[in-house]
Amino acid sequence: MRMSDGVEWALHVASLLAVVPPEKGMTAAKLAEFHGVPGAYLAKHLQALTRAGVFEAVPGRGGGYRLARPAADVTVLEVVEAVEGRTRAFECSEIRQRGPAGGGPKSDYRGVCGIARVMYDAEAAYREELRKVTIADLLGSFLRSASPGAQVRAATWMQKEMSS
Amino acid sequence: MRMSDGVEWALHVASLLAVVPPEKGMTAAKLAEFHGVPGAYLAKHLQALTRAGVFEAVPGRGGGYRLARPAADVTVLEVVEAVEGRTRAFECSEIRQRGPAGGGPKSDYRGVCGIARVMYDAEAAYREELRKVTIADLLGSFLRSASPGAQVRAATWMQKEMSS
DNA sequence: GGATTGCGGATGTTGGATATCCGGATATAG
DNA sequence: CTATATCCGGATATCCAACATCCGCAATCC
Repeated sequence: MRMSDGVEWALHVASLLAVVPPEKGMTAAKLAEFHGVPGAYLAKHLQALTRAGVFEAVPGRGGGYRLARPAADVTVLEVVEAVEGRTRAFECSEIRQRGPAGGGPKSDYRGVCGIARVMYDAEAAYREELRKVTIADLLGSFLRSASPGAQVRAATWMQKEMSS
Repeated sequence: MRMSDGVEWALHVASLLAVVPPEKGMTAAKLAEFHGVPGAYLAKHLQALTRAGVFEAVPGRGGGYRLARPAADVTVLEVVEAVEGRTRAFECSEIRQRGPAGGGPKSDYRGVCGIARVMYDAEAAYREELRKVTIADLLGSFLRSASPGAQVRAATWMQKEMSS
């Protein structure tokens, strides 16, 4: 069970956009360059995040991407679901209806299978954890824990690349 | 992010083994037939569960699989991890060290990335939920919620197939 | 010794994730 | 109005892990 790399990219991008002046935004190419990831593929995820209402895209010259809402109002869960989709990791295939002991009338299997119930509950707990954290929290964590050197390098790059 | 079907199979198998007399066990072929799943592939998962100490395998004529411990002492988490492995769904690729703002001295990136921290915590919550539930609980859930018809069909099949 | 069963390696198959490209639409600058 | 920069979405190619099967070997019981 492996999560798409796009989730990691998207969370880093969202954290970065939280410190970009909203009226300027940042192009997909710049975002990819800053994080050292393939631009063409990152663009796909950015489009998905835009469709999900997490980012806003500004077309045309001088355009780019920006957060659709204040960073404190965007949860990590939203970003994860926008990239990964909202399908469940565990999918019940109704094994209980198969085999020699299955095959009874449909009414025999009305409620959710007990095994599926447990797995669904665990996934709900997972999502609940991600719902508690916002992009603003991620940014705060970075500002608190990142070394001064790294913060200066990031600020310098943005100064230089976003002057126009 | 999709979980292997083997997890669902394994949980159903474990629940079934919880009601099989331990001194008899059940062969891989019978377990596959009962659940209507491909036998050769189920066998692979059974072997993994045996290596993980969840099941016990009895070779030779009259052999088969049985629970290695009482059903109340086996957690759902153990079964899931035996089949899925213990790798994390989210793997941090240290994006923060890439790109123009990365590349500083290694000491700049000592602690865990804040984004990875959040994802790891969510996975911990997920596993914690699965650790709370035992195979005995799954069996209890089945006995409480399954229709009488389905329970009779299962008992009848086992009576017939395990007479030897 | 023969039959049954689990064990594990080798192998083939398939589906999804990864990655790229290109034509079209849109908005801004001059 | 034209040129440029940018996002959008479909089509495509590639790659890898999950899925699935098979076969020879080892262990056990009758």
